[in-house]
Order: sequence, then C-alpha cells, then structure tokens
Amino acid sequence: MGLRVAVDVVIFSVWDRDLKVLLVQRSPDSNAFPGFWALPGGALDQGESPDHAAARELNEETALEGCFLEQLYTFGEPGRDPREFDNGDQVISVAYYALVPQEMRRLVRPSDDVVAAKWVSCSELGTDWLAFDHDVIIQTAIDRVKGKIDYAPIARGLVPDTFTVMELREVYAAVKGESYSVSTFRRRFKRMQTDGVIEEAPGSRETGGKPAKVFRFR
Amino acid sequence: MGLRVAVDVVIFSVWDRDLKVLLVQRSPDSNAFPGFWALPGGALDQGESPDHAAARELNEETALEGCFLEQLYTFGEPGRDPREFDNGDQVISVAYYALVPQEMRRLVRPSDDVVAAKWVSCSELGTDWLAFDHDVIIQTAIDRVKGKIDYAPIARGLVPDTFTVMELREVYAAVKGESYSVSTFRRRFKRMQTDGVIEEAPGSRETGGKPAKVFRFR
DNA sequence: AGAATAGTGTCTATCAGACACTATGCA
DNA sequence: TGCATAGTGTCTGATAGACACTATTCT
Repeated sequence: MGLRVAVDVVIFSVWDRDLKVLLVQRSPDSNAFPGFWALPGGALDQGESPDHAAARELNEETALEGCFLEQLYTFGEPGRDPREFDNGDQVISVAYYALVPQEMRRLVRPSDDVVAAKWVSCSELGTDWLAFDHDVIIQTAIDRVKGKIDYAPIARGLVPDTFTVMELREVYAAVKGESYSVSTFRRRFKRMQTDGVIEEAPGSRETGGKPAKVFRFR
Repeated sequence: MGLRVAVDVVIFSVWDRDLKVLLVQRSPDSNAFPGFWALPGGALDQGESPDHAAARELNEETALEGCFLEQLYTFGEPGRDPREFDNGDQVISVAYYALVPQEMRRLVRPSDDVVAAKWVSCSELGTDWLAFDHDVIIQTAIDRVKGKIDYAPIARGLVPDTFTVMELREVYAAVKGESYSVSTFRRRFKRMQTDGVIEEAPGSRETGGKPAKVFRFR
C-alpha cells in the first residue's frame, strides 16, 4: 500500500498541416493494457525531479535535448491505473508536453520497454486503444497548446531553425485546427518581428514561385 | 528512502482593493521551518486523490465547500523539503489555488497542526519568513490568476452572491494590480451580461449617491 | 508571356480607452 | 439645490479580416 509517482510526456509535432502526437506500444506481456498505445513515460528514478524525469523520457524517445518541455497537469485519481486494485499502489502521474520540430519524425527510437513507437494524428485518436487515462491527458495537452499558442511564442518548438511566413502560418493552422487569413497572419508575424521575437535569416526558400524570405526565432 | 505526495493550497480573497492570501503559522516545535508561515496543506490520505486532499485542506481552514478550486502546478525539485536530507524522503507537492469571497475573512479557523492563520496582502509577501518554496508557489498562483481572469470568469469565486459593477471592477483591479477605465470595464461587464455569464439581481445597493444595480453570476 | 507563389496597400467592422454628459438618490 | 455616485453616448486610435493589387522567379 504505497504511492508511486510517474511522468508521462505528450510529444507534439506538426507536418502536412496536421498536429501529431508520439505514442508507444506497450508490451504484449504487460500486466496492464498489453498491446495498447500509450504516452512515453515511466516512474521517477530515486531522488529524481519530475522535470528531470520528463526530460529523460523525451530524450529516450527522440534523442533530442533542449526542446520545449513544460509541465501540463498532475493526474492522480485513484483507480487510473488498474494495477492499483491488485497491489494497492496509487500511481500519480505528472504529465508534461513537449514540442519538437518535424525533422524529428524519422529519428524516433522506441526505448527498451516498448514494442514500437509511431506518430498519430490528433484527429485520429481513439479512446479504446489508448492505455490508462492517456486519452484525457492528450486532450488536456491539446487544449493547453491551442490556448497558449495565442499568447506565447511556443510555435518556436515546432518549426525548424529557419522558416517562411507561410510555413509558420501552417503550423498555427494545424495547432488551432483553423485556417488563418493570410494578411492577418502576416500582420501578426510582423508584430513578432518588431517585438524582436523573430528576425530575418540569411538565404531564401525555393517554392516554385517567388522565393520566400526565411526567418528564425531568437 | 521513499516518496511522499502532499498538497498545498493558495487561498485567495480580495477586499479593500487588495489581493490577499491565507497563510498558517507552523508550530514552534516543528522539525522544519518552526514558526514560519506556510500555505495550508498536508499529505495525501491513504488512497486519496490530490483533488480531494486539496478540497479537504480548504475546508479545514475556511469551512467553505464548493469554492473555486483548481490545480496549479506540481513542485518536486529534490531538496525543496529540508527534511529530505535526514530521512531521504522526497516530498512532491501538488499545489492548488482557491478563490473565496471576502465574507470568509472572519471565518478562518486554524486547523489542529498550526498555531495561527492570517490573511496577508500579496504586496507584503517576503521570502525570509515563508516556509519551503511557498514563496515560489504563491507567485506562480498570482501569475496564474492574473492571466486567467482575462479570459475566464474566475472573478465569480471572489465576489459575494450579488455585486455591483464597481465592486466587480475593484476585484479585477486588485487582482491585476492596475486600475481599469470605467467605461472599458462597463463595456466588458455588459458583454459578460449579454453572454449570459452575469444577470441582473433584484434589489440595489446604497452607496451614498445614486443606488447601484446589483448583479449575480449564473 | 503566363503560371505560381510571395508580399503590400486599403477598406471596413470591431473594440479599447478617454471623457463629457445625463440620471438619481440623499443631506 | 448641491453633492456624490451610477450609468450613457460619442470621439478616436488600434486591430482583425477580406480582398484586390504588385513583385519576383521559373518554365
């Protein structure tokens, strides 16, 4: 009869105008939700902070460091882990969310205790093949990102080092699930530029028509 | 060498145009931060959810139920509780914040394990007489409330059942630490009314001049 | 020249802040 | 009647969305 603390990380990325989340498949031999898909995560190491554990989990799956990673919410309803009924151990999960650029989509490496890892479109999430309360955690993370992108430059985490105006616009559109008027977004982009959030980068991007200027966050 | 989970609750109220937070004084015999002021809080009961523990702590201090109570953030840096160095038990705190109307200011009852309880103006918080990392927790809560009041009707938790336009305006001013233009606030108030968040209540309030209409949230 | 995409200028509706004005109760 | 506070109307500047227009590159 004890208490365990774990972290789960909702890892987001955007490509093809679509917000994706990284899921891992639980072992078929697992004693809870075998074969189900779940968020990357695991128990805290001895004396480890939740922040550190989340960064460790993120690094195990993506080999990335220095990504945007922020605490989301702590889920601790008794019964959220069915194994509690066997061993009486309540499992409290401190959930995090991370934003990674799309270059990562091929670099995912399943860690030891999972069978596979894949990116899933947020529009195709189900409730019957996700383990634990991870459907709720993911939805909470989606809501958070949708809300926060309006007032914080978190899109920085989702784009490559350099990007065009239209590329950034598509990231916003994918996250919010709505399309932005071109002129409105350009105005917003320009404000970010005058605010010093974005600056012009050398070079340009070939697009088929007039080459686009590229920018970067700073 | 274990892991313990506790909750801490930042309880806010507003009167005299000033945002206050409720603090309790730790026993002079305590083995950590004796005599210091701290947030109400404590360990989870066996099999208890963090949400429930927070509601229980809030009720122990204020005798209030059904208040606005929301999870804030989870603090788990090793070393945040100095007793960890003695017994090796890492203490993770799931922090909550609550909003209570000013009628509560006299109803506070110190619970068993604390010496006293008092309301402290958020402008008079120190770092040298607050226990643990509670200064950081309180500041995090202040930032959250300041941000959230702009897009969510959380002021509901801070006002009495009925209130005038000016009373609500002063709550907003106290929370944000800035004064609102009268006409701007009235427009905002009117929008809340047409949005159905606020409705007119019977009666009026004597003020010395023209009596003011009173309203209520619904 | 024409297709394709980048980027600009302008019109309009909406909203915030400022402020002058009116309304209503009390001494 | 005058004071104090509640509440309204209006002007102005900033901003979002729509959309027509110009710019630049490639074929």
